[in-house]
Amino acid sequence: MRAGANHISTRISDRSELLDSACGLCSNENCLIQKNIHTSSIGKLVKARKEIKCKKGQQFIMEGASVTGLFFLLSGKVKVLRTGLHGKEQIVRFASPGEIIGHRGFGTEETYPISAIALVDCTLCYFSKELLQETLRETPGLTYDFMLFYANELNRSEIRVKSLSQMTVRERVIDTLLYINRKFGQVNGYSSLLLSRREYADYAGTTEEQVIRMFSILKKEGLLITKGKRIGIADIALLKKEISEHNFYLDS
Amino acid sequence: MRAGANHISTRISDRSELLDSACGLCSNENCLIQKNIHTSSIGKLVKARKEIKCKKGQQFIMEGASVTGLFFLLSGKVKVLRTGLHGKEQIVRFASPGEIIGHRGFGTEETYPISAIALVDCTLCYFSKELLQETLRETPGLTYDFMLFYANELNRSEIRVKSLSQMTVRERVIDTLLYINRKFGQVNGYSSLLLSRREYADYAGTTEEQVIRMFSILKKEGLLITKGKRIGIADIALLKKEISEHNFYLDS
DNA sequence: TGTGAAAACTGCTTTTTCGCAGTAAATGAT
DNA sequence: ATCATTTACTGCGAAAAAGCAGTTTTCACA
Repeated sequence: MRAGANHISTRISDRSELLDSACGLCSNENCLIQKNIHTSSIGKLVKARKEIKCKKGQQFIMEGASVTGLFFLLSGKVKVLRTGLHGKEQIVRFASPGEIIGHRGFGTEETYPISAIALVDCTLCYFSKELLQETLRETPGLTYDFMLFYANELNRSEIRVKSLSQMTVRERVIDTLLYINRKFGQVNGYSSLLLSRREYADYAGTTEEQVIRMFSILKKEGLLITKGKRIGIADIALLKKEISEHNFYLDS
Repeated sequence: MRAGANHISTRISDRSELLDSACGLCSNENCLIQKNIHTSSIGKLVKARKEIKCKKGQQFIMEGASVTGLFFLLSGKVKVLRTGLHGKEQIVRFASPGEIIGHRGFGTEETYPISAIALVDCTLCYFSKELLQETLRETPGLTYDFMLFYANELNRSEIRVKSLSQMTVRERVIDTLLYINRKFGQVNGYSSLLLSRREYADYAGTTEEQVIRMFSILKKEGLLITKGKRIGIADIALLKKEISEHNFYLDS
């Protein structure tokens, strides 16, 4: 009797501990871990969670390094990139708070196919690969959520295949501008994320000069505002219209 | 006693039935269903499996149609394509026996983002979406395998992003030739899969003329052999060498 | 607030890719 | 085997994209 009661109370206390833990209190609403926090098997994972601070410019995932774990971005902004052909750098995507980073390293691969660099000071949530895999095997709901997540990422990636292979430079640059805007928004009429023209090019799949030329054309057309490095979209609706026929926005 | 024995014998008979069923006897070694066939919760799914015959040229998945289920290709060859920009057709990939088709329709999407067309007479294995989802929720091992599958597909897709956005037309055409060769092989020195120049172009992300021009150049260089529609790679090693710096072949 | 390095910009040339138009060849059905 | 239709091929001009070189502007840091 005593032991039983004790046992039950321990479990209740465990659960409330979990809910009070960093993950339970976390404001990241998209977090797959938090979504499944009521599953008992997830406790070990949550307790082993590590929080990592990252300074602006710091690289926390290195392409080619062996996969150690998975990150969630709690605060800050991150660029995910890979070494392209002929040594060119390719920006795979940008990440804003709530997003998973490093999941490309899971699957069968043993090394990360990408690098991740903090664009501003960041806070990251880290889970080790071993523990996560162990938890996944014991937590079907979590695994299912991860499966859906990957399926969506796949669709996203294939939309990008289409964009990069069939859009003109003008369209790709506009697409990039809208993407950055969707993801990070504007403050006082300018993008809240300061990127170099080179970075725009590395995402759009073109050259720095081409981006500069296009910005300058869009400026003349009254669609864009520039002030030094700062970029502001003057007429979002009009920009969207130009490529709306192509894109059903799957990525936010 | 009697009931118990009966029960047990029924279960054993169920299991052996399963192993003797189409899935148990299936020669598709990569099949995620078969891999998990020893899990009891998978029986319902296996029993509801349907085999579908498809004539050459027949379309069995239509882009935009609501997702009804998942296919496995048992025999034959399939092209998976989507409507690209400006009405252009884009071939996402080709499928050979053993491969999953239609998985892009899972995830959050409710409609297939792609079409699938049989390039030769095909035999398909079909599982309904509802039943598969139900089974996934009850079968962690299967879900985990699907998750890994999606993760690998994601990596594959992103390698393609890189190829299409950074390779020259020549490189993309060579890449396509090698891809088709890896996937379908050659018979008597010619590719076992007969594709039009247009189809090569739709996969390589360029135009028909460009493909023709490139074939003609490669022919002059002694790398390729053509005889009407038929294409044969004369020197695989040399072709590979030209793009080996770029590609770690993730897709077979 | 000045200053040097980095980034942004522009005009020009070259290269690459595309698209059209017309011809030749191959394929499939009768 | 023949014919009609589709597909493959080629040359040429146009357009798009890239690369180069030199100038101006911006920004971070002293």
